[in-house]
Amino acid sequence: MSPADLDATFIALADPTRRAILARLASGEQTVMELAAPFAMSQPAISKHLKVLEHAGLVTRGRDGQKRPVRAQTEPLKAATSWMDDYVRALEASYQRLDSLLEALQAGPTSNDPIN
Amino acid sequence: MSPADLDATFIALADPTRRAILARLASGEQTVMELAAPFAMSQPAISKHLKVLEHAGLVTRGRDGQKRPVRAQTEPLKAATSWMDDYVRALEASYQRLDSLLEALQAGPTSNDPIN
DNA sequence: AAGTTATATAACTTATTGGTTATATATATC
DNA sequence: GATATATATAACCAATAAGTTATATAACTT
Repeated sequence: MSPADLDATFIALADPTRRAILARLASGEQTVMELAAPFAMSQPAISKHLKVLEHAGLVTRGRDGQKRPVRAQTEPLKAATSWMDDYVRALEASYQRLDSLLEALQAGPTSNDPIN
Repeated sequence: MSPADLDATFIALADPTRRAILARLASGEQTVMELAAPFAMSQPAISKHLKVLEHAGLVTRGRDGQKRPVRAQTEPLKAATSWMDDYVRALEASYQRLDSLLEALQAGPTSNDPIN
C-alpha cells in the first residue's frame, strides 16, 4: 500500500459521519437514500462522503436500476491496520531495548555500557 | 475512546509527513530540530505537525533544558486499531451470513428462506 | 409522454489545513 | 551581559474540506 493510499484511508476514516456510514454498512448493502436517512445532512453531502470512501477503496458501488447500492470493503482497513501494527511493534521493541538498558545500568554500570 | 479522539488520531495519521515523524520516533526520543532535519520543510511546519500529533496523544513532550524531546505513545494507536478490528470483524460476520444464505439458496430454495 | 424517484454535479460559502516568513521567548554559552 | 541555539507563536496565503441550494441525469411508474 502506497503512502497516498494510506493517506486516503486515514482521511476517509477521520470523519465521524463517514465512520457512521461504514458502521451502517456492516449490516449489508445500502442505497444512498437509506444511508442518508439517519443523518441531519443533505443527500449531496452524503454523496460527497461516499466519494471520499470510494476513493479510499473502503466502499464499492453497484448498480440496481436507478439505485447505486453501496458495499463496504475490508482491504484498505487491513492495510492500514497492518501499518499501525508494524509501527506499534517497532515502538515496543525500542522501548524494550531501552528498558533492558536501564535495568543493566541499575544492576551496576560497567565501562562496556553504551552510555557513561 | 470518544469519536472526537478517533477523529484526532485518524487526522494525525492522515499525513505522510506526520507518519514519517512517527516512524523516526520508533528509534527513540528526538528533539524538534532532529526531527525537522530530514524534511524539506521549515522548523515551524514541523512544530505544527507535532502539535497535531500531540493533540491526538500520539506523542508527548519532555523538557531537557531548551530542548523539548518528543516521544511516541502507542495508546491512541491501539484504540484506533481496536475500532478498525471490531469493524472488520462485524463486516466479515455479515458477509459470512450472506455467504451461508447464498449457499443455502443454491442448495435448493425452500419457503423458509428469508428471501423468495 | 408525464411525473416521480434516486443519484450526481455545479456553484457557492465558510472553516481548516499545510505551508511560508518574521519574530518572540527561553535557555545555554562565552 | 551579549550572543547563540531551540522552540513557539503570529500573521499571512493558497488549497482543500464540508456543508449548502439548485439543477441535471437517468431510470422507474402510471
